[in-house]
Amino acid sequence: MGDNEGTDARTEGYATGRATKQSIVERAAEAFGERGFYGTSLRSIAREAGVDHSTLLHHFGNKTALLLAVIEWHDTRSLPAFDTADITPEFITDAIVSTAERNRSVPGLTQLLSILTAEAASPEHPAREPLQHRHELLTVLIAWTIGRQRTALDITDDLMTPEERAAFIVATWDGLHLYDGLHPGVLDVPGLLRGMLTEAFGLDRGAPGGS
Amino acid sequence: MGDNEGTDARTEGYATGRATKQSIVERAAEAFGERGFYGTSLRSIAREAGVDHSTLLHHFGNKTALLLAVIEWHDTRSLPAFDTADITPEFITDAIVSTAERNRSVPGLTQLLSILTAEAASPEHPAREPLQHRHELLTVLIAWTIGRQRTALDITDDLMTPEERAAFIVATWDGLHLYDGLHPGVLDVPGLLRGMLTEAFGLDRGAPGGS
DNA sequence: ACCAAGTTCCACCACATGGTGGATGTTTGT
DNA sequence: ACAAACATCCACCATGTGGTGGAACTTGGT
Repeated sequence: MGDNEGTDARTEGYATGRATKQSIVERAAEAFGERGFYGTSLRSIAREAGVDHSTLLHHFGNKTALLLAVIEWHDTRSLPAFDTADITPEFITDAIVSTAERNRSVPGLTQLLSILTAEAASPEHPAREPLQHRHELLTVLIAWTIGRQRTALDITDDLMTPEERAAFIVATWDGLHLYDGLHPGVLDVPGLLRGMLTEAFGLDRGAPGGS
Repeated sequence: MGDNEGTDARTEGYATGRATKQSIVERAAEAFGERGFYGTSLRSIAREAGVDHSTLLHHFGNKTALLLAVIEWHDTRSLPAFDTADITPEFITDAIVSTAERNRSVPGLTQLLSILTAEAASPEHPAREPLQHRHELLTVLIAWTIGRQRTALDITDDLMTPEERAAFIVATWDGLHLYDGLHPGVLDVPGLLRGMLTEAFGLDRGAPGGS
């Protein structure tokens, strides 16, 4: 069974191996999301994935590599590839809001980033650099859009530069997720995000969106 | 040496014991703040406090009790006792801002709450209830103040009720701390907090403060 | 000086941890 | 059918874990 599996993608290993590898990543995301990186054991992840913990190590080498694989997987699925031409304020807003909406059905994954972000304040944390990078990417993207909208719509903001405002938005974004973990459903996270971005982008001013 | 130690406070145990107990709490706060509750071992805390780990257990009984002691200690030092009559918008603003300022010199402690808050999204986390309580206390306090200011200054806000706005502020507060851990010094956390509270309380409208 | 209360450390326990090495079975192209 | 690449598990290791029990020492009041 299965006669076209070896050629439909540039692959590594066999199909069975890739499947368990994927399964491990998903269970690891849940587990890290519940008890953090340090608090999660490889054995517990392996158990939930239905394999021996040495099988897990066979695929990922060590615990840190597994963490990095989880983060990468999370990002590729929550921040789909985009063209630089696509970057309109509406696009970014929708992307962030719909991510937040989808996250409601997979709380563990969201929590993963919260815990990791908090843990990664320690300089030695293996995920520190990737997470900083992730934040910077988002910040630059948002800041650039804010700057463009400000010149296009003649918006002035004496309090914060676009970069500061973008960083503030990212911080608030994480804060909302954090809060939602402790008090599920109290805040309308997607709605608040939309409101904040709409205001920052000046989208409530009868504005042009794209070029 | 030391002849008036037994009577200056309602005490438990001897002075030496209380001293080491205090030392343990402080080291534990740092350690939990760096690697979370699950990621920190009692032995590592004890080592940093210069005692055997069984001494630590003698004082606190178990790991969870130590965590709770740390949180309690943190709160009593960051939220000093206040009289309900003291609750003016300016007082709350100053209290929060000065806490944020002081936190800059003790990053580990701030990080402690970030990690714990993130970890406590899991229902079984021992610190979940205390942290929820902590949040609720702050939210109620802020919401009540917002509500009072709204009626006093005739402020209208169709987007959020005082409770929602207060929750949003608390979430942002935590988010700023989280962000500051990953990107130290990028954001002016105390300044942003002051700005946010000033706006929420309508303090920039030439307003009355107390009664 | 006395002694109960309290403090501290040492030795130990059962168990979990991340990681290694090798043996056995499975996939895959040929 | 075959063999190389791969996948999986089992047994094992050194080390770390939270927690217990008890012996030796301090402290503080009388």
